[in-house]
Amino acid sequence: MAEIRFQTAATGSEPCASCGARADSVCAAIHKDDLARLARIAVVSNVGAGQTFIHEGDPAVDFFNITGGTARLFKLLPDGRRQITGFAHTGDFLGLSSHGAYTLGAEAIDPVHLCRFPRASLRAVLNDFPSMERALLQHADDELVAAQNQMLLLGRKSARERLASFLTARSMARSCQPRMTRITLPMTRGDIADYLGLTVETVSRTFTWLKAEKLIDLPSPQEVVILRATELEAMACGLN
Amino acid sequence: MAEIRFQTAATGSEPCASCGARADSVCAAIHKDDLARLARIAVVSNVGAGQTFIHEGDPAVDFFNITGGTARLFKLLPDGRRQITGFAHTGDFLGLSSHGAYTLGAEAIDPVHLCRFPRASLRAVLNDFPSMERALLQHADDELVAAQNQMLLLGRKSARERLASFLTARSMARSCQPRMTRITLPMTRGDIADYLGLTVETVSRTFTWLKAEKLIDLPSPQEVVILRATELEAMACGLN
DNA sequence: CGAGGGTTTGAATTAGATCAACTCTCGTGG
DNA sequence: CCACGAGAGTTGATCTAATTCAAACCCTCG
Repeated sequence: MAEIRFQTAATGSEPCASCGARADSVCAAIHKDDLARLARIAVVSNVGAGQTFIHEGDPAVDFFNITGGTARLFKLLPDGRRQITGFAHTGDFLGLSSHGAYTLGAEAIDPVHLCRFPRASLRAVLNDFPSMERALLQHADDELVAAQNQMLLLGRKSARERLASFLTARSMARSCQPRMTRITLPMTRGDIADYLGLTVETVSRTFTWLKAEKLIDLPSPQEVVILRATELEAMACGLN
Repeated sequence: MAEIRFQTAATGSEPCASCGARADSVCAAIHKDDLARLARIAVVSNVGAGQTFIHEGDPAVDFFNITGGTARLFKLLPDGRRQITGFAHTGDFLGLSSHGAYTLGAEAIDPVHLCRFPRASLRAVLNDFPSMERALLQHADDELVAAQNQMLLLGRKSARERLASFLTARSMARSCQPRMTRITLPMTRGDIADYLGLTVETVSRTFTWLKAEKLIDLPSPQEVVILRATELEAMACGLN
């Protein structure tokens, strides 16, 4: 297991105030003037591509706020079968767990930047700033909605519908309106398969099928150009 | 569409204080002396078996707290395919939704008792009682963990493993330790199928298979006796 | 240039779906 | 009291979407 470099946020002058990810994250709920309070407990870390930084089942000591990069969140069965429950991006908050142990593993797909908050310390901050607790509830709620959509996908959609759903969701820009027509996939086919409840082969075949149908183009395996967004979206919810 | 009977909780003397479901629900976060405040905004309703009381996509006007009975929560695809995302029991809190519209439908399986809270009013209560907001966060968090387990089930488990998981989960008593050896299933095979991402036929076949293997007994279709909890649990997580 | 991921493609296999009876229970009404 | 019908459940035969097994095919990088 390799090293993870980190430093206390306090070493910077105004780490939270100058954090590029603040607007996207639950930290936005805290007023500028109070950010020092948050910065005091934050520990900035960098995680190299491929590194696991949360181990499912380990005692949950920290909360994490992703400030850059992409991580895969997953659960494993004893025999190694893997289900990716989601991909975490800038602004995502990890480490909510029911009873003291992490319920998910997390690995960096590309180099990930994150803030750690010791649970107890963050608890104290939340007591002082109910607005942040509210932001957390909102965040948990959004994740819950996403999870429910994913259950519908996993339980009831065909392979084509799953991939169409995935690409459509990816094409919706994270926080602004314009729908992306060209998207980049930082994760591998294997990750997509484990996210959509399929095999690598089926994902690959379905990609080539979508391409053959001229719904998408694939300049490279990681680059997808959506040629017919409307049809793709229709397919995502089972129409046709 | 049939009638749903309701009455303001305020008509009773101390509706929230005397509520049998309080200990199991987020309302437990509010101190006895402050319950009147909560009771003032609560509306008690009864929903007959089979009634839909939340329509997916409708504007989200109320929060709901289940005080008795069982409801199915589900999402639909345009062509009618259904995914049940969970079953709601006494103490469950419904109506969290991201952007003003219900993201799930809800139907009573047996007669359901519930409390409605207008969103705006509850928002005000939450401002006064941060402990309740915390309870809500905890509740959302628990649901999230359950949803992640269900994603693992739907994406990666076989039919046998799914049913074993379902029965094992059901055998864990809702709030106390003792594992039930005899469980009652208020929902139909169709509901179980739509919850586990299978068809009615497969669910039925798998039940008879589990019975043939002497892991369970089926005195009646709704009554399940777990004969070998350990093996069933092992099967639930893919061992053997 | 060769090795090792990641990806694609092909052929064979299978778990679960689909289609089709048939059974069981229970409630209604003659 | 029994015939009837409807909904739920079970069982069997067949079919198929996706998996599994097996080869290539790319790249990138040392």
